[in-house]
Amino acid sequence: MAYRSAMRNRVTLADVAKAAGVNAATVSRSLNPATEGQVRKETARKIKKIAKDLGYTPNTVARGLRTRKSLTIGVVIPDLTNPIFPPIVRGIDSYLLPRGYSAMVVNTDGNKEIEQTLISSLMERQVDGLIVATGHTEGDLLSQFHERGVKVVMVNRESPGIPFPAVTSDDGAGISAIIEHLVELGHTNILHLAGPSDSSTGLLRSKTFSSECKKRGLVGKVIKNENYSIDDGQAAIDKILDHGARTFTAIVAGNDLLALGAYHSLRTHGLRCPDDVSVVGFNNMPFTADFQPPMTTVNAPHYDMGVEAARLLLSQIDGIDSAPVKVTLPVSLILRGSTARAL
Amino acid sequence: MAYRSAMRNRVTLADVAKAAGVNAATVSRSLNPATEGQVRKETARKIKKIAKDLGYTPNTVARGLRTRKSLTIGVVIPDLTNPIFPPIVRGIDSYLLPRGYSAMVVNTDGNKEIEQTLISSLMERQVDGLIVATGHTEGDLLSQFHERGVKVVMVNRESPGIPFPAVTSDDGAGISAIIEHLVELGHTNILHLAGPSDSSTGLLRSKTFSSECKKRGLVGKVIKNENYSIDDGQAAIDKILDHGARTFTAIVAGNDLLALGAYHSLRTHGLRCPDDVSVVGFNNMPFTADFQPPMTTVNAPHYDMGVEAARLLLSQIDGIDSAPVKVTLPVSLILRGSTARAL
DNA sequence: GTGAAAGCGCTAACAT
DNA sequence: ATGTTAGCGCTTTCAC
Repeated sequence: MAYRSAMRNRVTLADVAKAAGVNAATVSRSLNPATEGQVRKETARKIKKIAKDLGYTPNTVARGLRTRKSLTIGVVIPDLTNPIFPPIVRGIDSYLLPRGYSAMVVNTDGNKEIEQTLISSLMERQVDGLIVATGHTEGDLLSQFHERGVKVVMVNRESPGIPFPAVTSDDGAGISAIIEHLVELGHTNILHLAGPSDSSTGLLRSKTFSSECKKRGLVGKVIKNENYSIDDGQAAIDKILDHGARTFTAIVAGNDLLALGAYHSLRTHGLRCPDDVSVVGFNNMPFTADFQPPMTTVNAPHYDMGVEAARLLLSQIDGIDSAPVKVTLPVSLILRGSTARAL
Repeated sequence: MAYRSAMRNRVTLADVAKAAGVNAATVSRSLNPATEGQVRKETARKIKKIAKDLGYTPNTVARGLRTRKSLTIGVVIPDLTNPIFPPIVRGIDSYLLPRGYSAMVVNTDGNKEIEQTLISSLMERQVDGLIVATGHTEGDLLSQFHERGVKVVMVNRESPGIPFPAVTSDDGAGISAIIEHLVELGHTNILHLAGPSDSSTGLLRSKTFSSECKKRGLVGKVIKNENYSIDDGQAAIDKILDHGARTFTAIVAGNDLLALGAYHSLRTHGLRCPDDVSVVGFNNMPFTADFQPPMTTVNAPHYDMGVEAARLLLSQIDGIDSAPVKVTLPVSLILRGSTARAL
C-alpha cells in the first residue's frame, strides 16, 4: 500500500484531459451538454468514460467564477420554524433543483440588521437572485440590488418601494370570505387581531377587514400586533379580557399563530371557543386541523407560491420576463370547528 | 446622463488597489482581519476607506477557489415540513453564521436516489462539510466522503456504517420514561407504533421498547411503519381497529407524527383518547400542546442538537477534534393530556 | 473538431 | 511593510 494523501483527491478537468490525451477545453466541451455538439462523437464518448472512471466531479465554484453565475438563489425568510415557510421553501426547491439551481435559505427573525447582514453575505456568495419573504426590507437595500441588476422576487409579501415581481395569496378575498361567513353566523361585533402593519399582508388584511365591516355596518375593532406570533396574539386578547370589557363575539386573526394565541387567552379566561367566541385564522398552516377546536382558517397555497416565485425569478434571470409581474394565487375558506353561531 | 452598463458594476480588489495606488495583495491583506497586522496601520485605514467608498464587496466564490474552502456546509434532511427539522436547522445556523459559514439545506424525502443526487450537487459546490439527518445514507456514499476527507456529522440519526460523529437525543431514556409512566397508570398491554427500522432512531426506540416490556413483564407488541408520518400511523392503527381485535390500552408512538395518526384513527373508530386508549408521542414538536388532547410526549432538544452538530463539524474541519465523538443530549417526559389510567 | 492562451477575483509564496 | 508572481478549476475566444 503506497502513501496517499488523506485529503481530497480532487480529479480536475486537466487530469481527465491528460488521461484522455486531449486538451482541457475539449473535455469541458464534451462534458457540457450545451457544447457537446462541437466535439466529435467518438471523442466525447471516450472522454466521458474516462471522466467517469477517474471519478471526476465538476467544480461548480470554479465554473461560477468563470461564467459569473453561481446557480445559487438566496431565499430570505423571517423564521423557518413558522410553519408557513417550509412549504414555500420546498416549493421553491422543487422548481429550482431540476434546473440546476440550489437555494440558500436565511432567517432574519424580522430583524432589519440581521437581514442586512445576511443579504450581504448572500451577495458575497454571488447568488444569481433573491426570493424575499420579509416585509421589513426597505428601500435602501432593495434599491441597491435594483441598480446592480440583481434579480429579486417577493413572495408572500410585497415590496414596499421598488416594484419587484411578487407572488401573494389573495388576502383581500380571504378576509371577505371570513367576514361573510361570520355575518351568516350572526356576528355583528368582530375583533381583528391584526398582523404587523409594516408587512404588506398585515396591512392589506386589516384594511380589507375595516372596509368590509364598514360596508356591512358591523362593529369592527382592530388591534395591532408587533409580530405574527402566538405570544402576541395571546397578550393582545389577555389585555382586553383582563379589563373585563368584551363586546365582540368573534375574532379574525391576521394569521393562524395569532389565532392560536387567542385560543390560549380565551381558555385561561374561562371562555370557550367557539361557544362563547368564534376565532378564525389565516394561512391554514399544518396542524391547524388538529388544534382544539379544529381551526377555521383561510387556505393559502404556500407551496405553489414558492414554485411560482422561483419560476418568476428564473425567467427574470434568463431575461425572458422583464415586466414586474404580480401574481395573486386564490385562497379558500376552510370551515372547521372554531366558528359557531353568535349567541 | 452617460451610458452605463445596467449589469452589476462589481468592484474588485484590483479596482480598490488601483484607486489606492497599492497592490491588490495589500488590499487583500488589509481587508482580512487575520492578515491585517501585516499592513501599516495608516495604509490599512486608507484602503478600508476607499474600499467602502467604492462599495467593494468581496467575492466569496473567488476566495473559495483559491483557499479551497467554501465556508459552506451542506445540511441533508428528509423533509423541512416535518416540524422537528426547522429547529435543528436554526440551531445549526446559529452556530455557523457567526463563524462565517453558511448552510445549504436539501430535502431528500427519504428517497435514496434523490439523496445521492443532492449530496453530489453539494459536493460539486465544494461544501466544507456535511450535517446529515437522514438514516438512509448507506455505506457506499458515506465511505466516499470518508476517503475524500470530507467531514460529516450525523444529527438525530446515527450512521449505519462508518463511525461519524453523531448528535442524538437519549431515546432509550425517553422510551424508558414513557413505559414507566404508563406502568404507573396501570397499563400492561402496550402497542408500539415503531418508526422505520432503517433509521437508527426507529430501531433504538423499538429495541428499548421491547426490552423494557420484557423486563417489566408487559405485553408489548411492535408495529413497524415505513415512514415517520401521520398517514402511516393512522393506517397502522386503522388496520388493527378494523379487525376489531384491540387488546392494548396504550400506544407508544415512534414520533409525534405517528402519534397524531393514531389520534385520527382512534377518533374515526369512535375511541377516545385518553379515556379508552392512552397515546404517547416522541419529540415534543411544535404545537403538540395544542392538539386535542394535548399530547404527552418526550422532549428532544432539537435546536441544541443542531448547535452541537455544527460545533462538532467545525471542530472537525478545523482539525481540533479527530475522534468520532458521540454526543447524546438528555430528554424529558412531558406529561399532558393524552395519557390516563388504564381502565 | 481541437488546441493554445487568457482570465474570472482572489490569496499565498516568495521577493524586496 | 509592500510588490510580484503564480495559480485555484473552469470556460471561452481565437487560432489552426
